[in-house]
Amino acid sequence: MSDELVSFYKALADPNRLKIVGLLAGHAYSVEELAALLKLKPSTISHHLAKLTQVGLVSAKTESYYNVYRLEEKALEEKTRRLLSREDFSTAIADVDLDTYDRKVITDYTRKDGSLKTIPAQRKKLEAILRYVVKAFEPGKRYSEKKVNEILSGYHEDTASLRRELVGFGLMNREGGGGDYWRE
Amino acid sequence: MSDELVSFYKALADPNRLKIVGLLAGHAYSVEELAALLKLKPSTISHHLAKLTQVGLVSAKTESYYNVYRLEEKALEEKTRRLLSREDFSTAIADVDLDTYDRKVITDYTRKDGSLKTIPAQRKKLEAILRYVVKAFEPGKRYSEKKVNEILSGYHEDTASLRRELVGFGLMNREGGGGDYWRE
DNA sequence: AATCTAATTTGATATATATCGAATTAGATT
DNA sequence: AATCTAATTCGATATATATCAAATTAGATT
Repeated sequence: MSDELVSFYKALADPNRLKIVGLLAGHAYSVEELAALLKLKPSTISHHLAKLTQVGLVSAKTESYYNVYRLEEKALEEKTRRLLSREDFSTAIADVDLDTYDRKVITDYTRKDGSLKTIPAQRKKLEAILRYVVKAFEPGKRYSEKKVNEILSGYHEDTASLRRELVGFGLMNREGGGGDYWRE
Repeated sequence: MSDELVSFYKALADPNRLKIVGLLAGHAYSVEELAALLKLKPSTISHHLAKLTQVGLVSAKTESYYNVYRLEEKALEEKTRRLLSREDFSTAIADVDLDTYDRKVITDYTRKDGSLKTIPAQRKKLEAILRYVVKAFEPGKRYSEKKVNEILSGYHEDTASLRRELVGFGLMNREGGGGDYWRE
């Protein structure tokens, strides 16, 4: 859930809430005092304090008539420390499918039978297509050039280009002159 | 200006922008790739990248057809470090007038001539009024009880209460039994 | 020069939210 | 118990902004 992380930043993404945090860093204040200091209505201050409370940045203590809020120093420190270590950003991409780009390119360039409509001219797209084509070869196994061409012909008639690019991008290897090909 | 600080948090206060930062922490991506990964339109990605660029979190480099964005590691680190040290929060309250609360209470409780309509019953308000009244005394100078009453009578007829509260809150001092009063 | 392609900008729209005033609630004081 | 006070909640409104589609721009390739 990166929701928690987003909420944390949202809580601080408002000038008046930043001022509240800054004031509470000095000492505790009641809602009424904060309202006077920031020239806002108590209901608005309540709204802001609710958001800050939600992410654990402040907490309230009832004191006679007043609700006195104070800064949760340790929570603030722990959050900023995690920010610094950057571990939070990795959790943010937990649900991102990293193969989406390749898949989109493959959809654009292949027919229902899996063969290529054309060979992409652009580097990034060509790379995505080659990563797709190379899966037809078994890792570690050695193939003769003739066998390579036979397999590639299932994708596109220009087998020479495909073969050359596969080697050029390091997806396939070739031994010496005229030797076998293999995928690592 | 806390505007810069607010912008920084706003830049991170969106789930998709957090994902972009997380992805760029891995390696650089083009707008098109990010659009495919996050399943958003390129124009939306541009919008987000503009915000991130504005606060210096990412930067772009044109590469053939593509605009490749990368994370500005040092900027991120410097910002989070300042955040941790908390110096930014003090700057956020630079333009907050810390006496606003007292002034509000004073306006509510005084007449045009500066005298008190009533003596506040609530602690916080009483304190604000006493801070106001005590200014009538010169710091360091010693006053007899009679002189103190004379000065306080300009504020309220119940000079005994005012005198007692001033001492109670530590705003005035009294020496021994029946001695002089002074403000530090 | 002419043409492509990705990126950006612009305009429109829908959602989120900061603010206030009014009504309500929770607690304390009398 | 009755009353008072600060805080919160609710309803309404105005502003901000995330998103997309369409138009434009900037660069590279031919």
